[in-house]
Amino acid sequence: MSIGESNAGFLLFAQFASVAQAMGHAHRLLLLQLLAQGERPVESLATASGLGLTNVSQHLQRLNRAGLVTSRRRGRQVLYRLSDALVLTLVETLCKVAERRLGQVRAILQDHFRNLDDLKPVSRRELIQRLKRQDVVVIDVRPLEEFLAGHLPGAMNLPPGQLEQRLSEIPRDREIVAYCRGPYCVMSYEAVHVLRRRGFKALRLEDGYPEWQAAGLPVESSSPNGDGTRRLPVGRYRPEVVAKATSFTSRAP
Amino acid sequence: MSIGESNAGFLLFAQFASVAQAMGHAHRLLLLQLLAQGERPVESLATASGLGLTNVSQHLQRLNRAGLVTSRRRGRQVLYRLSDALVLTLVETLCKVAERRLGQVRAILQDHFRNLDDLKPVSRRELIQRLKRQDVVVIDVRPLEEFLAGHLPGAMNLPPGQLEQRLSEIPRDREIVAYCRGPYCVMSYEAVHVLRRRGFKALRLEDGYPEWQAAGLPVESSSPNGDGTRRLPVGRYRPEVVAKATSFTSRAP
DNA sequence: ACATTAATCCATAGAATCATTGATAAAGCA
DNA sequence: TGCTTTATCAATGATTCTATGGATTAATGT
Repeated sequence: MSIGESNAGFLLFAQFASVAQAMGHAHRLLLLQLLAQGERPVESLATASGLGLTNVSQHLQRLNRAGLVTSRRRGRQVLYRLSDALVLTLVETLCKVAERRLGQVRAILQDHFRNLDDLKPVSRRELIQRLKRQDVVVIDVRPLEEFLAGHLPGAMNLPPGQLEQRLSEIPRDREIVAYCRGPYCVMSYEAVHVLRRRGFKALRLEDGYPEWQAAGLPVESSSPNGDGTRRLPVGRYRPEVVAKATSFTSRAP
Repeated sequence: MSIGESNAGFLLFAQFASVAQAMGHAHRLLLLQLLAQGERPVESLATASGLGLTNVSQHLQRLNRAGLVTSRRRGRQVLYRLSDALVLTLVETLCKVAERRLGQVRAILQDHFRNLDDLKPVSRRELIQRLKRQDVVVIDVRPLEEFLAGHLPGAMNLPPGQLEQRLSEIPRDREIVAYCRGPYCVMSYEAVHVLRRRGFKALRLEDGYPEWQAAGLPVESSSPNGDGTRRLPVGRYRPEVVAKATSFTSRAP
């Protein structure tokens, strides 16, 4: 009732707003997307995003102040990562709202994504079934560094630049399932498009690695954890829980 | 693969960022909170928020461009409302992240909320059970206008300013459950605090009206829909679905 | 101690955002 | 047609945000 504390609400909202503001920049969303693939040092993020080192550092600090990421030192580099699995959910919801309500977004998705692959993607649940039957080959089309930080069990890494040269390594008698950074990443769309033209039976996985991991499904890490790489805290693997995440991602320049 | 379309991702992220930016201002979050209570004309929002009319109009248009709200004309006034139930989820998640990751937020909640009522709130599911047994009295402590736009079935409206004068209307032999705009709104905390000091058995409902409605639970509207008031599109009432929404809100100045 | 690498700090110019004021448009009423 | 109510449009300074380049700090190795 007292007037004196009636601005507590305003202070709260100002804090909430600061979190939203931190997400309110294309470059910072791009960084969040990259961090959703795994923990990374600043310079790596700079090259992957095509932005200047100083610039990236500033953006990361802004994300840090907003509580969206955390950092730790390893030797002389500083490793950043998402602070919480809920951050992924937040960005997913943001993208979903934009996709539902902004015609511009739907137009871009139509032009640059659907045209490359208008088939229904494979669900996580279905992929798990097929993996048990050894029915499919899973390819991870993200850059090597992200693959090493963590990937689907048994997946082979075929980054965009190498796909065309390494077609011979891909078996022709089995179906291919490709995945990348998430539903707003073009890399898996492009890979599927290329593979289909070459006569492969290729499909996309719904969403990407971050959503798979966030659903608590099993992942493999090439760096045998000697470097102490940290993952997001998520629940353990329960096959019946093919959670209902939806997330985001797009190709780095 | 082509370089030409590699900026599709940037365009997408720029769109996503514009939605986040729209949420990146305390006043706009306040407006979203007010709109979560129901459809309202601009001037009403201006007085309820304590902001200037022109200012509010500008903010609403920004929210509109970002796809978070929609507007329609009724006579000479323009009614705004949330564009989608998912917008509520988005803001809820935003607040949740802030609450988890920002110490400042936890401190404010501790100082201004928990101190007024440290008891566990009543869950929606439990309230439904008790309503069937006519076991409790539900009071809605929001301003009259918001109450009229929609409220819990059988709730009585007791806005903050009138609570102290109308204590005699409240039965002393039954437990009181108070609710307001949401989990970040102090009004129900304050009401419960006042009532307890007067010897009532009072409890808070978890969250507030928007979350109740978003969960698909039954609501009552005092304006018998003659004005064509529109609500968010939500599922129909299923008692077993006491959904897991979590939302936001705080007291207007 | 010195040099090297990795990241942050600092200063600055250019751009965007915010609140306010006054003017304009749209709908209803006399 | 005037007149009122309601909201948007347009223009203005004050503030904040963004990207860049140079200086500084921290950790490592010689």
